[in-house]
Amino acid sequence: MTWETAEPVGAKPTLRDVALAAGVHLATASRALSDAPSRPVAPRTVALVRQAAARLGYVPDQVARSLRTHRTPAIGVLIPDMSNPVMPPLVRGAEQRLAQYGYTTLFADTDNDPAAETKRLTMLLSWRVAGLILATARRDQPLAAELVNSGVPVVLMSRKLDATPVPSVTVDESVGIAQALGHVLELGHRRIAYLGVPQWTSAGHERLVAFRDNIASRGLTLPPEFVVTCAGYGEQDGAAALAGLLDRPDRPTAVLTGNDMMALGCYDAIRSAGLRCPEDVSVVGYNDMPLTDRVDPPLTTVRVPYFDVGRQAATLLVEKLAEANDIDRSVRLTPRLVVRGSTAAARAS
Amino acid sequence: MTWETAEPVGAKPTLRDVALAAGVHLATASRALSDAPSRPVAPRTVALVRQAAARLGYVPDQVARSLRTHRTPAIGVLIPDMSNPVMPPLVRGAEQRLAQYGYTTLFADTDNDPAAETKRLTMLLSWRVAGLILATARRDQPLAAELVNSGVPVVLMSRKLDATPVPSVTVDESVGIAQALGHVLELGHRRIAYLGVPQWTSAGHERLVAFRDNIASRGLTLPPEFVVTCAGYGEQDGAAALAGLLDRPDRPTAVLTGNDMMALGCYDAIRSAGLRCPEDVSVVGYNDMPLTDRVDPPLTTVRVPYFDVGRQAATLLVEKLAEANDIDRSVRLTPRLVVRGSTAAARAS
DNA sequence: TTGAAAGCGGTACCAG
DNA sequence: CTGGTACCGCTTTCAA
Repeated sequence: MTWETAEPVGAKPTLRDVALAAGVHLATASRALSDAPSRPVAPRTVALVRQAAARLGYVPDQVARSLRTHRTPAIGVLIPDMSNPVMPPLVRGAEQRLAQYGYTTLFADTDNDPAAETKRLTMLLSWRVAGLILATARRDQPLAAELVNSGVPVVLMSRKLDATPVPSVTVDESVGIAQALGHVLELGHRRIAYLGVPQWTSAGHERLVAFRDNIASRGLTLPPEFVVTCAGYGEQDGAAALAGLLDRPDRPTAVLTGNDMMALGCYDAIRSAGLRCPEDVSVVGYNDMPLTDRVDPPLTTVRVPYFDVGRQAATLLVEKLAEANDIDRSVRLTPRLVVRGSTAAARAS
Repeated sequence: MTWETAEPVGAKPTLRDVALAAGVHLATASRALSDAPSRPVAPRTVALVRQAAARLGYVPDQVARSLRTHRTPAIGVLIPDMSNPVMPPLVRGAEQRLAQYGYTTLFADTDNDPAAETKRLTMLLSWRVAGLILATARRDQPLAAELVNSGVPVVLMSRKLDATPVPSVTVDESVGIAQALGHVLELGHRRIAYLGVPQWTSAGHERLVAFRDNIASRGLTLPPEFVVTCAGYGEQDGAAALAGLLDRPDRPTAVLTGNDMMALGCYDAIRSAGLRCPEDVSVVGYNDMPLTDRVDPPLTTVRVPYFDVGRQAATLLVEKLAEANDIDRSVRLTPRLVVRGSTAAARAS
């Protein structure tokens, strides 16, 4: 490929130029360049045109093509915040699969701001994207549902809605929680706390609910204060929440958290209380973000296959687009507990 | 905003619909909706049209608009690998600024594969993007230079070319290295090793060169083996490189690395050699990626303002686009050493 | 198998 | 200030 045309800067060769150079009609050139096998074009003509196109460095104008065909090979991807460590693999997985199918990814980071989200969405829609992948959906957000009603194919990535069934690729949080809980129970812990992330996302909510259900179904009981919903996603939120619990005489000997950052906050709270992890308090994180194996102590956590979630989300959308029918399938992947050094057997109490 | 039109799914209202609804001519509707202040339109007409547009949920078709105006408010952003921890802030910064100026970000992750890069690039070019931000440039890569010649405005993000001066936003690596080196020298270290990342990127290269220059300009000498270029960017690469050095009787007492992952690899090598960090060997990383403050020991490293680099890259490109002239300005930001626990005073030797 | 021509949804120029 | 109209680059139907 070469962009070193001798023509004036910015003057990209058009199909007309190619046709002229090949000595054929515009329409013929179009057909010759088309991949559709049903086009009746003489092989010699095809060769001629293709050659001319290559020589001129012709790149078809997707804008013109889209206008004419009403089909735009572009997918909008909405991300709440790229600095959240679970997002990069999600985006990477989605973009890779989309590109593989010839789609361009229109990327937008909403910075967790609903107003920004609306603006970005309008922008994407103005491009007449073929579909949308949303990693921004909140449980109660009507936005995604509205989009679906408007006819734009939408797939939710790593999130779901409470009320409306929108195709999604998520993770079976109950499996992750069951494994995490099973692990600390096996280690002999009985006073177990759960520090949930904020509950606007389905993932965070499902984790907390799964914890409650698991506790109940195993016939265990816990002080109600042991299940807490934090105000934010950060280390401080986890630290603050756990600090309140460590003061109690019946303090928890193990704590499960809704994400890894909060788990690291627990490390701080434990240290501040003059205790140690895992000797005094075991900690289990969630997500298995990078470097959790390097912190001190290495974090036991639930590994979530985010790259696959992204890839599957793209796959699902591409399928919907291709089959043109309303397959409202959803996909659910399975997380897996990774045991490291932040959990240990409960002391004889 | 609402997408709940009563019309058949997929039938987005067009400007003609708006004009009809407002009882004005198509061209008038266009003018009324235009932001250009020079348009002579009666205020009442504007109100009428805007109202009709809102009622119908009209979103202008960017594709049609672009075709007509030859101006596409879209910028392609090429990333080598989103799972590299320096990339998310870069992308986030760029996208935020671009959106602020009304540009849509066309995102592509090339997976560090030149073939994929070419394909993705063609895809972006077919969209007639107004400009390109490349975080993929290698020092010798003619690709970026070709692009510039072809007339597409290009800005390099966090990278530069050896031969061709392309506008870029980078970091003054010599400052980072000088600070890191100054720090360990002050701590009394004299046998200092440098483990460089692969040298295809300007950043990695400049760091290594800066180290050599700094050593020389301070009148120090080092065994030539103390400056090594690793084969990859990973922990293993750093570990392997340092392991070879720790065997020597004159083993280094401090090591600077080209990135944080390699620094963590050094931790492993030091441990394997039966030594300790920082007591026996001090380690300085580069980038200050997330959680480096949480590893054991907390990593002393050079903090690079990647979010700003991304934002400035977008700013630079937007300026080029607006001023329409060939400002070939480049921007250079300054990194800053963050001292943590992986460096300590050299022992009396 | 190829040429001719319509038209996608806007913008911008020109006339009124 | 508003209406009429050419046209951006390409695909596609219809004739030749």
